[in-house]
Formats: sequence, C-alpha cells, structure tokens
Amino acid sequence: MPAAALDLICCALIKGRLAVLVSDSSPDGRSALPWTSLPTNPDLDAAAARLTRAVLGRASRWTSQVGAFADATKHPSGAALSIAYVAVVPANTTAPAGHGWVRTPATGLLGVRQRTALRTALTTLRDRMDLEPLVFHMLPAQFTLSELQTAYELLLGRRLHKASFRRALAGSELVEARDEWRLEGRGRPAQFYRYHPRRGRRGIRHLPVIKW
Amino acid sequence: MPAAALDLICCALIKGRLAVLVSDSSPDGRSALPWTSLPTNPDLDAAAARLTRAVLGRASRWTSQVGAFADATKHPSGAALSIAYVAVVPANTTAPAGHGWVRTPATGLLGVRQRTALRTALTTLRDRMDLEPLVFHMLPAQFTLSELQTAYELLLGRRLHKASFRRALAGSELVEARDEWRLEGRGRPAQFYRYHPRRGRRGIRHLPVIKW
DNA sequence: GAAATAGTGTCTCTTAGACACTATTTC
DNA sequence: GAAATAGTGTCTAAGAGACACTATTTC
Repeated sequence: MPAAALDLICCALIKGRLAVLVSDSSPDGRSALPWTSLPTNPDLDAAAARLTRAVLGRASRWTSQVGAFADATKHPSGAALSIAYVAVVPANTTAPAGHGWVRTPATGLLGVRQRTALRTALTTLRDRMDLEPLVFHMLPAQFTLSELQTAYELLLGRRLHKASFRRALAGSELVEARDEWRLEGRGRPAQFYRYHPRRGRRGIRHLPVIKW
Repeated sequence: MPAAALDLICCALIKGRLAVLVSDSSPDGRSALPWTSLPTNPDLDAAAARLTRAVLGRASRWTSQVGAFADATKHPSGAALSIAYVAVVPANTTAPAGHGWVRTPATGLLGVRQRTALRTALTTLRDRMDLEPLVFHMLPAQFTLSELQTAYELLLGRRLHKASFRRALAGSELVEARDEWRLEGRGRPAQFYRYHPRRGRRGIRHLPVIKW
C-alpha cells in the first residue's frame, strides 16, 4: 500500500506574471510545493481545502484536482504517490510567512515530480478556463477590461486582439460595467467591471475569443 | 496510508453507441470496471498498461489518466483511493471473456465511485480529442468520413453539419483518401480514408468543426 | 423507379482580426 | 503638446450552417 501525499499548486497573477506558491528554499536551493500527508481514509477535496486554509489562511474560490503522480523520483514527504490539486487566488495576494511566489515555469526550483505536477496544473488551468469562471477568481471583485485581457493572455500563453476581445466579451454577457473608474496611472482612466454572468444561460463559455 | 487501486475505463464505439467495458454482473446485478491493486511503489502509467493488456490481451493505442477518486463509498477492492485511467480501442472490438460492453452512461450498473470516474473519463475524452488523435484510435485503420463524423458526434454528444465537417476536415489535412471504397450496404459506396496528419505542423487541432 | 447513402456547390450571416481612429488622462 | 492608456467604428476575409443539389448503389 503506497503512502500518499497531497500537493498544492496555488497560482496567482503576481506583478503581471503567472506565479506559483512555494516554500522558502532550503540551503541547497531547492523549494517544494505546499503538501500534506493523506490519512488512511482520505477525502481528497476536503484535504486539499484544509491544506489551502493552513497555508494561505483562507479558502481558494476555485480548486481542481490535477491528477495522481508517481515515479521513481522522491516526493519531499517520501510518499510513493502524490495527488496534486491546483487552486487560484486573486492577483498580487501576499505570500504567507515561509513562502514565496515564483514565476512559472519554476524550472530547477522544484523536484522532478512536483515540476511535472506543476506543468500539468497549468494545462488544467488553460483547459478549464473556458467553462469555468476561474479567470475571475484570479482577479479582484472589480477589474478593468485591460486587466481581464491580461489575465486571459497569461493563462493562455498568447496575445489576444483588443477589439475582438471586447466585442466578444460584450456578446458573452459575462461582465457588467460599474460606475467607477480606475484613476491611478498615466493614461485615460479605465472603467471597472465585475463578473456578473447573465442568469438562465446554460453552459456559459468563458473563452469568447479564440483562434485556430 | 491508504490502499490504492487502479480502475480502467475502456471505451469503444459499439454498434453505433459509446460503450464502456465492465465485468459480467454478479447475481446482485452490479458490475465493476476492470481494476487492479497498486503495489507499494507504483508506476501508474505502467500499471494501467499492464491492466489493459491483462484484460484485453493487447495494449490500447491511447490512454490517459483521469484522476484520483476517494470518498465514503467503497471500491470493489476495498481500497480507500482509486486512480482511474481511460483507454480507447477500435470500434466493435469483441469483449474479452467475463466482460461485456455497456452503453454509457452505465447508470445503476456501477458503484458510486466508479460511476463518478466514468463520468469524468468521458469528459476527459471530449476535452482531449481536440489536441490528440484519440478519435482515430477508436476507428479501424481505414474508415469512411461518415464513420469518422459519427465517432466525433458520439464523443461530443451532439450532431455535426456534414458539409461543414468535410470542408473543415479537408482544410485540416488530418486524413488522406485511399483508393478503396466500402461496398457493403445500401447506398452509394463510401471512400475509405486513413489518419495521415500533415507533417511539420505543430499543435495539430483535431476538432476542425466547432460551434459556440 | 424508389429508397438509401455519399458527396458537393453556392449563398448567407456571423465574426475574428486588422487598421485606424477618438477619448481622456499625466507629464 | 507629447506620451500613455482606454475604448470604438469599419472593413475584410474566413468559415459555419443552411439548402439544394448530384452521384452511385440496392431493392
């Protein structure tokens, strides 16, 4: 019977980059994802939620299992089997004590198995953002359309066309304009929006702009 | 340390329907997915491949992990943790001894946990068919465009437009026409095609037709 | 000829992407 | 006014979907 651990891949947009939360590196320069050992009769989702609370001090508003990982390499806990979960938190959340944000991909910083889990987790984010509002959970409750577009671009890993993005977004009825404007910064103030999907629509798509 | 089992969700197109392989039902009317217990130091992909060979007598040409499942309900093996894998085999493959094909969703036939795994597996198939040639591994080496379209429709769970499907397929350079025709059946003979993606293209999309 | 299945040509309407513009702020 | 950022109007090319058709078989 393999001992099993649960790894948490906590993602956020930090300073305009996609970053993942890792524990402060040990003297050998290696870091690790936050993890916990699984009990004999685990409830995986609950264990992931508990770990998230323990690390961040609060729950994530979007979490998903990434998969199970096992290979010849070692998990920090020594467990033969790792179950990875991915969670997202709002942009520029401050890292809890003993942890830090690292830009993805965190090459060379993590062990082989956790690096694989991270890579898979980022793919999971890309794949899921279409049907689930996870992008919006990576932004504050109020955001500008430029911020939203940047979030999409960082998760998708490619640039989007501004006019097309806004046109399709308007048609999708995912967001609602607020009567407030962002005043900081150089140029013209940007209007704030909030996530407010039109009710009664089934299977809402969250990727209004796509090209292939 | 939880005991872990590996479940196999083996899918095929059987008599024009999407079906999953289950063991023959016991006297109480319940069936189970093929499964195996995991050793202390498992290699998950290898274990899934071994189980596939043991059940089918041959390897699947496309396999993917679905995820880890654990809840209050019981796995047939008694394991607290299940890792599910999905595999596909060509259409109308005959079921091995002691097993049978069941149309999805196999409601009421499986236990709660395996039913959840099956549902997730079918979603995995839908999500992956875009970037991977898994549809083609569910067909014989030669197939007609009508068969291919039906395969897409069964996996996607919706009808596709014939003219659009063929137009987009031609543009995708995924298949190559053969100089052979299917002669059985009533109407005009259909030309055979084979999967032959144009080389040098990166990130080939396998869902040339889509609407949203 | 009727029925069944395969396969195609054309039209329309939608829309992604390009381009070029206007709008409003700070410096 | 220049620079920076936000936001929009219009054109075009591509393509999905509709429709109607042709093609080739069995009965």
